[in-house]
Amino acid sequence: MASAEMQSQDRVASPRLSADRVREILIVDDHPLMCDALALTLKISFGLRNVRTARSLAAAQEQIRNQGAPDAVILDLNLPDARGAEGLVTLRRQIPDVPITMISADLENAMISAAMAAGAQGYISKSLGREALVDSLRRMWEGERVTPDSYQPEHAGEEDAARAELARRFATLTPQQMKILRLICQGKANKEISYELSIAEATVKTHITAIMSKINARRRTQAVLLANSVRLFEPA
Amino acid sequence: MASAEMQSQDRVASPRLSADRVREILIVDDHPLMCDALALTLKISFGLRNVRTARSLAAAQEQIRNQGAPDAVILDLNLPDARGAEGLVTLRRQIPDVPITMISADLENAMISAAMAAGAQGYISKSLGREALVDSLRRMWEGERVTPDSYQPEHAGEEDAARAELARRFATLTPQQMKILRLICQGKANKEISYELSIAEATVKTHITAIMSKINARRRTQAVLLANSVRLFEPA
DNA sequence: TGCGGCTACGACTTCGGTTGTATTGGCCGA
DNA sequence: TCGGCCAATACAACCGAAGTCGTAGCCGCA
Repeated sequence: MASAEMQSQDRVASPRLSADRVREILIVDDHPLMCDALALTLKISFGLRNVRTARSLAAAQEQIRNQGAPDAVILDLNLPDARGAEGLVTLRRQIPDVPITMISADLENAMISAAMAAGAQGYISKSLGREALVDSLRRMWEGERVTPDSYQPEHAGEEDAARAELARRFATLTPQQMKILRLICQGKANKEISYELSIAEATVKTHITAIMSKINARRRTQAVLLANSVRLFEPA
Repeated sequence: MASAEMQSQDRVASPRLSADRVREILIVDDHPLMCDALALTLKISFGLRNVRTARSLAAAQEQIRNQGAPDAVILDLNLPDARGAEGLVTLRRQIPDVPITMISADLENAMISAAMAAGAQGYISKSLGREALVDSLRRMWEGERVTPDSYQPEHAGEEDAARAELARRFATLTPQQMKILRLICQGKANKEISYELSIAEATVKTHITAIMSKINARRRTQAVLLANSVRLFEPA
């Protein structure tokens, strides 16, 4: 676990933003414990007195209507009433000028780029330590767009693309090959498969070789894992 | 959001257990903020002085070796070095008589039943409020097995009994066997495994034979499927 | 008629799994 | 404290299963 787990993205000139001007913040998270922990950390580290919290997107919106806009928002990515980037988009419509930091346990590349594309000021992991967290927030409130170290913007969607490519490869399997793969994914041996399909074991092996070459696997266990990764055959 | 989100499962007679006897607990979670929040809550609500924390399964194990066993454990389901039920199984080997509470944001039915089958004292959601959390823990420490309201063990008929039995079998795996099984479930060949663990391929094979005899599998692909069926190792 | 994809088979090589055995370290009772 | 014992780990030799390669029949189509 590194101490400063954040990388600088780009330092935009944002005259309106400054960590000093952040006096009141709003935390939107449905985990009460996490809310408390965040609030406490912020109070101590930034000397903030006004830390507001909300348990849902709807509650946050109403609170902003009633009590006015905060100087910054920390928004959980997985709220009961707004999973994903939806909550971010909604909130930004209401308070376009307030920096919104996304927070989540999820470090998937696709998720981060979606959030950043939707206008988040930054994205921090729930597994960050106190110091790194505080540092990241400070930088965000000074106008920097901050993403986790692990985030590779250029590879965004790459794993998704790989998944799609994999699915395409599975689509090239012939009917017989598909039958055989299904049986493989049930843990059957070649001999059993040959019996069920009434063909020679040698033939089964040939098909398996073809299958594995198509989906780029070397061992049959890998074939099983790949098939499961695209949910080729759903549970028995 | 209900206030008391827990349901009673069954009140087992457990003379050794009593909430009063819980004086020292260990929290295993890789989210520092969550750790703090939990620790603080417990200190306040139970008047506990000794709340130990660990950031990973390995750290927890070492701490237990060095400082002895705590009276109770709260274990995150998604640790960097042990996703899924694996961590629970491993810890229970080390401290079989200490009640272990699983905690996770994930409320999937299958996940919960996997954890309970693997011998957890209870399962609580990270989105629980303080009161409900404290109440649930107290009941667990008195011997009750507590699961979230949303959990429906109903389709936990025979199929779940089989699952529980399976989980118990996985729990008998030795550390080395567990390592090897994890690598098998990543699609690795025996030779690769032997290299990674710096042992002879022959040894790997011996362990595999032992593993398969314990979980009642004949082929390694079946071992992978069985491990996945109890969510022993969660996806990377 | 010839070409390419699907299916089928056998011979050969490599890998996976079984069995038998040795070594170590912890635990328990004499 | 010392054997004795068991569990865990380690290795090699053997054999059956898995996977590779070369080949062939059978379509449908140009």
